[in-house]
Amino acid sequence: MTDAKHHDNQARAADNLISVFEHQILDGTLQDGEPLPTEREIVQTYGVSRTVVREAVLALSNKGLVDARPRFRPVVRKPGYDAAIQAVGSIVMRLLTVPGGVRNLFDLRIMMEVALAREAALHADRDHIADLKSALEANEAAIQDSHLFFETDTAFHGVLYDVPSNPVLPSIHQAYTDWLSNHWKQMPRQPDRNIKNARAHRAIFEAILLRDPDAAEAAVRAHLDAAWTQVRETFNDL
Amino acid sequence: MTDAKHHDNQARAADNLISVFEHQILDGTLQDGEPLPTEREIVQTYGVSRTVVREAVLALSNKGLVDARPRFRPVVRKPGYDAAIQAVGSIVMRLLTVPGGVRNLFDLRIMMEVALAREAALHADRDHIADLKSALEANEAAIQDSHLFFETDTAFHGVLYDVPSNPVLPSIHQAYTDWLSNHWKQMPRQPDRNIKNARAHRAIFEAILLRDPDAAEAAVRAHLDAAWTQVRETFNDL
DNA sequence: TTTATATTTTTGTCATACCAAACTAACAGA
DNA sequence: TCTGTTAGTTTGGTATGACAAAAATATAAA
Repeated sequence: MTDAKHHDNQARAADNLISVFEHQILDGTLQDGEPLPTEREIVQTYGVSRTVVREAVLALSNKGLVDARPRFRPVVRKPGYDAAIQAVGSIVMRLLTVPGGVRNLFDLRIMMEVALAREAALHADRDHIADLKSALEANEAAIQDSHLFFETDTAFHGVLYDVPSNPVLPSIHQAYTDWLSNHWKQMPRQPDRNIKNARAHRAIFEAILLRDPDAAEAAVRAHLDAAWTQVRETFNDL
Repeated sequence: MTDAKHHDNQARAADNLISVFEHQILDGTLQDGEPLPTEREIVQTYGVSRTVVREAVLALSNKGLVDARPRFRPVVRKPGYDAAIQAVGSIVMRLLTVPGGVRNLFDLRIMMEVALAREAALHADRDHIADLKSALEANEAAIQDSHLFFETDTAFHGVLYDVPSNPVLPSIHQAYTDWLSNHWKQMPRQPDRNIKNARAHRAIFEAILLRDPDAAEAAVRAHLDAAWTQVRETFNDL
């Protein structure tokens, strides 16, 4: 899915260097956490100019394969779900700026959490249900404290992302939570909403307890539809 | 969710230039399809070196904000779902290389298509059902032609991604289709599987016709579980 | 008007240089 | 011996200038 497929690009010197390091990282020649050679070393090893080296390193950084802080040696970062989702983050952020972007992405979240709730209702084991229960109780105990409520709220939802034991899902939830906490300070603070949300969480939990996927779906939909009005108020200008 | 949050980076000159163009693209100062100024123009306008300009342009390209073919002027590409998903593509590709990555992502696809099938069973309108019907018939008519079958197969699934009229979904399907077609030549070619798959498609279609989400879900799961064996045979080394 | 050719821009790459930040090693004191 | 300081070295970020090759443009020819 690289650009090279869509345009009839001819390979640049930088592209070769990029793929060299890409392979070295993937096949373990360059271990995770290890720094890349210095730019001048690479220049000598591969017989290219520093310009090309710099371009390649930057590309690797943008691809999320290395962690490049200014003035520091780039550090190899093995592809992992967290790293990948994080690299995706800035792109998704931009989607929020297109007309209706927030709504579309929120709908995607609804679709996902509905599926997760159904899944949980059908297949959650004792441990998951115990986690869900404690997360719910922590959330209910935090209704007075807006900040704590926010944290326990996302934690409750996070349990749902853990049920299918697919490591991609927690990463997605983490990314969403990160984004939400960035904008949380702008969101209206209303304790009565906390009460409503906590009730919604309990409804979801009980539907899962009863192993009733349809009820779980309905509860999640009701909960997130209500949450949407909060989100819309915050992003009404989009 | 930029790296700047995780490390105590201090801004580089290039970063400033990047954000300048980022803003200009987002607020429409630089229109979609319009080429960026020439490098030397940017040098004069912003008083930076060409090194910095190149670095910034490359970063914008990696972010998917401009379409940069070698030796051509970079062209502004408004953030759209297609561009975003495409930019995400290389990252997702890497996830396929981690142990179990293929399985985890395929599970994600199952979760998504199950949700889409349920959605279609509940809310597909006449047009969608007509599209689905013609896609199904085209698929059934192509059982003998492996290549055509592949195309009509993905087209049938694509209709499901169109039902919720959320523009993110078709982009996701497009990205998946692109990836799949890249590896399609390696996949075993078995006409009897075409028959099975066509039957599975019909089962999905009929469940949607009957507005039976549970049956639709079951049909999709059966279909994709079978498809998984095909995928696994192709990527057994992962 | 269209086509072919010549001219000018522009990009990709290289080489070199400088500064400031990061790194390293020598050193002094506890 | 260990620790903290300091001076010297290395390295990344940026600037500048140069050149070949490809692209864009202008010009000439049909």
